[in-house]
Amino acid sequence: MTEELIFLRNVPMFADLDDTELEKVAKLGSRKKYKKGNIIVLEKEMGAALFVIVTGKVKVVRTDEEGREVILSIFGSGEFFGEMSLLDGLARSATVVATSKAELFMIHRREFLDLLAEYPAVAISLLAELTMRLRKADAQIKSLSLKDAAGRVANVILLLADDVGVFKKGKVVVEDLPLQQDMANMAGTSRETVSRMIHQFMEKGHIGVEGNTLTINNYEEFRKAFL
Amino acid sequence: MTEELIFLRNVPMFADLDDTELEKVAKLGSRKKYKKGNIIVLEKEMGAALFVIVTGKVKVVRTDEEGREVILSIFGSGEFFGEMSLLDGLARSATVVATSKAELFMIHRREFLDLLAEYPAVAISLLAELTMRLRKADAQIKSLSLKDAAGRVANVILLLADDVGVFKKGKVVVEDLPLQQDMANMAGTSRETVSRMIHQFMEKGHIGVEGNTLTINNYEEFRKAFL
DNA sequence: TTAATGCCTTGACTTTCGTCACACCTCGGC
DNA sequence: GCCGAGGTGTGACGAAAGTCAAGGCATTAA
Repeated sequence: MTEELIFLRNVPMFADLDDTELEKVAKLGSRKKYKKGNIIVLEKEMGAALFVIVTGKVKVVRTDEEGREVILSIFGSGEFFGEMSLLDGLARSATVVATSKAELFMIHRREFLDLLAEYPAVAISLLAELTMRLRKADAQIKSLSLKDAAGRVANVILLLADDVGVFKKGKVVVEDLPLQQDMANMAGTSRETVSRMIHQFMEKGHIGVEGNTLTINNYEEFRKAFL
Repeated sequence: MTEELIFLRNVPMFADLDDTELEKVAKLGSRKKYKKGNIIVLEKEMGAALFVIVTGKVKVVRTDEEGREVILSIFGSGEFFGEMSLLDGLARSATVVATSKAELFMIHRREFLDLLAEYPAVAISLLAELTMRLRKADAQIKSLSLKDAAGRVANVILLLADDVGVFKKGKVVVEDLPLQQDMANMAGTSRETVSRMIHQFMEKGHIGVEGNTLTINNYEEFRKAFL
């Protein structure tokens, strides 16, 4: 149980709770493990739980009739998902898939809503997080509407940099680069175009790629060139 | 003051407050008038207020360096905007312009945050509203990523129908159709393409247009054909 | 009334990018 | 070590849609 406490303490959403309160939260939820590729949440189903990622990564996707998919977000440890259905009672609007082995902490609907009512600080964190997601979504809409393929791929690379990149005097190193197909689904373009754009960026000296590690040589310059 | 009460009572965000509480809210805010085309909020500025629309319409836009714009949302009476900057303290992420004469009720940052802390019901409404906006944004991202021009324009028409359309046995009438340029900025396409698509939909018998009133002949069929 | 402005329509041309096809490379399992 | 699967690189081609250009219609301004 003390292990759960340490985990919960580092989840931004619960940052304002003290240990006694966190103990209560720990008791409300339970853990579940998923293998790479497992579906955690299925679109159109009714939502019954909020998920907080303990370890691993997940992608949130929407799929059309022909099976093409868009990746709406990628979440890693400490982040949560599944709150929307709980908040408005509507069906899940997207599917969530584990992109690596993952362990999740889940809280059921009823308990989560009680939590919100009991601890306004949690509601406020939640508001802040939703706001941030909305900002990201708006930026994404802008990119998809106004940028060409190069700009959209650059945008994805910069998002990855902001999210998981290691900054080091102007350079940014992104390890564990997603598959090109996934980057394409984030950028709203095709796999081939992602490949071509990445090579184009390399030729121009903006980035370097070794294995699945990508380095942006000059973050500011790259950003300015494409955003 | 009683007039303000009647207005506030019909704002969904304050639906759970009783009259005494609404009186307090009324005292916290003030009204301001804007002419068509006036800028209400400017991107990059710091946000100092939340706006609730009393009468009129506004569009929320983001613009790129070359002056091309994306319309992120269109809001009408009873709806609010400007909350994001207040919640996370970051600069405004979009510009808001009056698309008609408009009167707004505004509450300053401090007062609004106090309101949230004092009335959790308001925070909950706000969570529900942000959730809905996030769902819409996700749907928009899906449409921009996966649909061709026809599908994206159809999507905009359906959004307008859901928003301001009058349903009548299968048909939906949308009056006060936005300019084609604005529809293009919502659909992430060009003005000319919007024109062409609308004519294409008319030829196929999906819709009819007279002046700036558009009629969808069979809502379900139209939706099925393009979404 | 005429001029001017703003919005929509339509055609022609051009560019971008998605699709298809296929080669190549790496890695894990047998 | 070999095979197969999954992932990536690259050329050729065509379709979709952006851009440019010109004209029309309607409302407002002079």
